[in-house]
Amino acid sequence: MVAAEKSLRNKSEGLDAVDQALIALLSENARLPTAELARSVGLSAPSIAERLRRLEENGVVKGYRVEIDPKALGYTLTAIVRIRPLPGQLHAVEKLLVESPEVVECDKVTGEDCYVARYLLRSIEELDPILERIAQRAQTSTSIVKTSPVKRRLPPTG
Amino acid sequence: MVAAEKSLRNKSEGLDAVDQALIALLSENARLPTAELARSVGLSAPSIAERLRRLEENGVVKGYRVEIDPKALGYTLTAIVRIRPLPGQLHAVEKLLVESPEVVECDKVTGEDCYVARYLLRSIEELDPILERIAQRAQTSTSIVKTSPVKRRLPPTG
DNA sequence: AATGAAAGTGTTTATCC
DNA sequence: GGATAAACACTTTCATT
Repeated sequence: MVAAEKSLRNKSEGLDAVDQALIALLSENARLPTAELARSVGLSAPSIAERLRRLEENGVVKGYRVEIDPKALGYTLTAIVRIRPLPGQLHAVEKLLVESPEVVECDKVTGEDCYVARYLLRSIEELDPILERIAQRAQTSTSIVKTSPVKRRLPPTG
Repeated sequence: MVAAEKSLRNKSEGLDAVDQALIALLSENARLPTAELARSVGLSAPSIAERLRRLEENGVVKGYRVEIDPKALGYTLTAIVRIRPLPGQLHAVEKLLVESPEVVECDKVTGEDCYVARYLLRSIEELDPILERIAQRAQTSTSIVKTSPVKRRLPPTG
């Protein structure tokens, strides 16, 4: 069975209660030992190791990431910039976004604004030079993040 | 020394090369054993354990998360919705967003659009009922994500 | 799919530099 | 901050159900 079919099977059947519990636990702390996960859900360590292996193989689990606090690195400001490239500038704009390390996320979307980019900045003074640079190739519309009522969270696993 | 001062000290001094390497490794695979991290950077396991403990205590490392592929759970579509609450509806709108499990991220921003929310959907048919619900309390502007030229990545740690 | 047991690793703590 | 060593804990493999 190829990966696509396995993934499809998961979509229709969904995850069982144990897999959902494992994902919930790993979403809190992805470094929890398999042995501790096993105790939490009442199964043996080898069976949990095998379940994790399958979740990874299926593509449900894409990996395990460290979460860094941007503030602790001096990035005190987040900006969401909508970007509408000028005629003929689409590829140059995308290249600029991809190559800017302060862009931590960028989606290409439908509608008049072609890109939505999330910037991390150390101060408000950094914003203007960044926008000036883009202005050569695109129109922009910038919003500063004041708070985040919903921080990155998982979609329902059920 | 309180946490805020420690964090401040980090901001000015930055992270040393070993801490940067550890973060880079854990960003690829947050479940790597301390012993393997130690071998990668050429230090002993206890010294790496101590460094991780300090990075966590400083607030640089906020935690370790499992990354789930929404597609594998049937969420085939991502929408970015900008939301401008009607007069007097701000709190009700925010409550609606926070309590909607399909909203996986939401920022409150400056400008005319008060909120920017990221929705995961199983199909395009799910979009209209969601927007109809919000329409009672806010004006919305919706973009469908076609591709993501920059997937979530860390800011520069240097 | 899951288990228990055993062998191989990894983690933690204490002590020293 | 970092190293080593010993005690303890975890992971992996395999035979079994």
